Parts: sequence; C-alpha cells; structure tokens
Amino acid sequence: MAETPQYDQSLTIALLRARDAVTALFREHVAAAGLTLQQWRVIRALAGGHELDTTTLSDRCVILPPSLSRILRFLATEQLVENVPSSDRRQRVVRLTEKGQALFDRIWVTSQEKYTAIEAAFGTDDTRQLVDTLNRLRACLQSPDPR
Amino acid sequence: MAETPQYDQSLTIALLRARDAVTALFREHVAAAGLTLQQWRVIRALAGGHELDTTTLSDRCVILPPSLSRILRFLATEQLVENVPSSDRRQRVVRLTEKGQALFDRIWVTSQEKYTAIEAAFGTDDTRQLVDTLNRLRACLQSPDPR
DNA sequence: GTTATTTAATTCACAAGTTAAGTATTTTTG
DNA sequence: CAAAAATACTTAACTTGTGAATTAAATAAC
Repeated sequence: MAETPQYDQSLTIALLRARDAVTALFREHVAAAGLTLQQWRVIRALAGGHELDTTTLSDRCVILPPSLSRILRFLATEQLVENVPSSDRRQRVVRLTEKGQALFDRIWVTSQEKYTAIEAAFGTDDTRQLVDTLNRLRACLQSPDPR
Repeated sequence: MAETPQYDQSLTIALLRARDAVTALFREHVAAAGLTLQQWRVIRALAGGHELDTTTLSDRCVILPPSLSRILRFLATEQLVENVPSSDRRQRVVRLTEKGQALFDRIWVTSQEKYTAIEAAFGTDDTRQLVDTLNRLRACLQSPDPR
C-alpha cells in the first residue's frame, strides 16, 4: 500500500473516526428524547443549577458562538432554558428551567450507563490515559504554533 | 471543581477538542487554496490516479453520502474531478482531473510539512501510538455494541 | 422473462460548523 | 463627559452533518 501510505495512519482521520464511533453510542438515546448531541451538551453543562454566560458555555461545550445562539434559541422556545438577568447587559446568562432539569435527569442515567460501558469495554485506565494523551496533544499544539 | 466533575475528563469532549486543535493547523492553508477541509480530504483520497466509487470515498474520507454528493458536485463544477464510466451504472466512479492533481500537488507539500511538525512536537512514537489507540478504541466499540 | 427485492447514489429538510459582518453595551482615552 | 476602542452576542451566507425519502439500476425470485 505504498500509494495511500498514511490514510488510515492519519491522526486527523483517526480522531474523526474515533469520535464518530463514540458519539454514535449516545446519539440514538439522546435523539429519542428529542435532542441533538449538541443540544444535549449545552443542557449537560447547565445541569445542577449552573448559570453560565454564552462565552463560557461556548468554551465548555466546544460549540462556536453562532451555533450556540441557534441552539439556545431552540432550547428557549422549548422552555428548557431561560435567561438570567446580568449586571453586564452585553452578556447573556442562561440556566435550565425545571423542565430542562427534568429532561436532563431523564437522559442522564442511561447516558452515564453508556459511558460506563465504554470504560468497561476499553478499560478504565486506558480510557483515562487516552483522555490525558488527547489533552496533552492539544496543549502541545496550541502553545507555540508548529509552523 | 466537584460540581462539574467529568467535563474535561469526558472522552467525547477530549476527542472533539483534540480534533479541533489538529484541524485548525491545516484549515487556513487549505482554505487559502480555495478548499474546505472536507473537499481536501476527497481530493487527497483521489490523488495519485485513484479512481474510486462514492461508497469507497465516503468510507475513506469519513463523509456521509449526502455530503459527498454535494462536495463532488462542487469539485466537478470546478473541474477538479471527473466521472469515470463504470460497468455497474448505479455507481459513480470519479478521478482527479489534471487540474485537480495539480491543486493537490500544490497543497500537499505544505500539508505534509505541517503534519511532520505535529509529529515532531508531540513525538513520532507518541503520535503513532495515539493513532493505534484511537483505532483500537473504535474497533472495541463497534464489535459487540456495549449497550 | 417479468415481477420483486436489493443495492448505489442522490435529493430533501433541518441542525450545526465556519467566517465575516452587524448590533448593543461597556470600558478606555483624551 | 464625549469620542474611540474593546467586548459580548447575534445575524447572515454558505458548507457540512444527519436521517428519511426518492430514483435508478442490478440481482433474485418466481
């Protein structure tokens, strides 16, 4: 296979495939509750009474601000999140409604079970180590700008 | 941080962030040539004279068929790819045009340099090992369906 | 050999990713 | 304190992701 030497060895493709494989396990369950995975990430970040501004939310959920705006618009119309008054009137601070928290509670149990199943299948230590490695890769790439 | 215990430890988030960090290094360079990263993946898969049907392309590039259809439509209008007659007239087989191959050649050099820089920064062995780990994770999740 | 069934790809509809531009509020500066 | 700069979001325009429906061609079953 000298012609396509690095296609399955490519880091970018490996990351993409791995992520697809992991998210596939959650997508169906979350969709059954009427949410996309991205909407679910937002709900999850707000669970437990957290009140967050959209910049923080955007960072935690790894969702760019324009996408987050649309997602919050949807979640607000579904009455799953609501705005919280902020002293700085530029920023938008949101929290879960009771309905939103209830939806979170409903999804969370099975979601946790699935994550535990992944750890069991892949190995708890290996999973933790992989997460560490991924975070180390990220830190390594973001500091000096490797050309 | 007992309140948000598993957000930076989450495998899905770690995969997402790591992938964002890696692709960010290539996006600008590829965009300067007028391509998105997905369009570039398709070009790359076809480089070197490969003639591929869309099912194979879809699999290799990790792009779902509807997206691939649109991407091929664009690449065809740009005269970067062209159709190849196939005995099975259901399937669409494509290849790079000369213009497409020339564009690939132009992007490929710098792209390779950037990838080499990543390996240098993160470590050649660590990079290879990470790719292996990711592929192992994927294999592990896809076989038995962990609930 | 004609009718089903399966297969390959595209189209449709809507959500999200991405870049650039726009709006409102706050802070800084002179 | 008024003008300028910076900050926090949103909107706009276009591409891609995702699931379902559609079309066309090949294969299987009568």
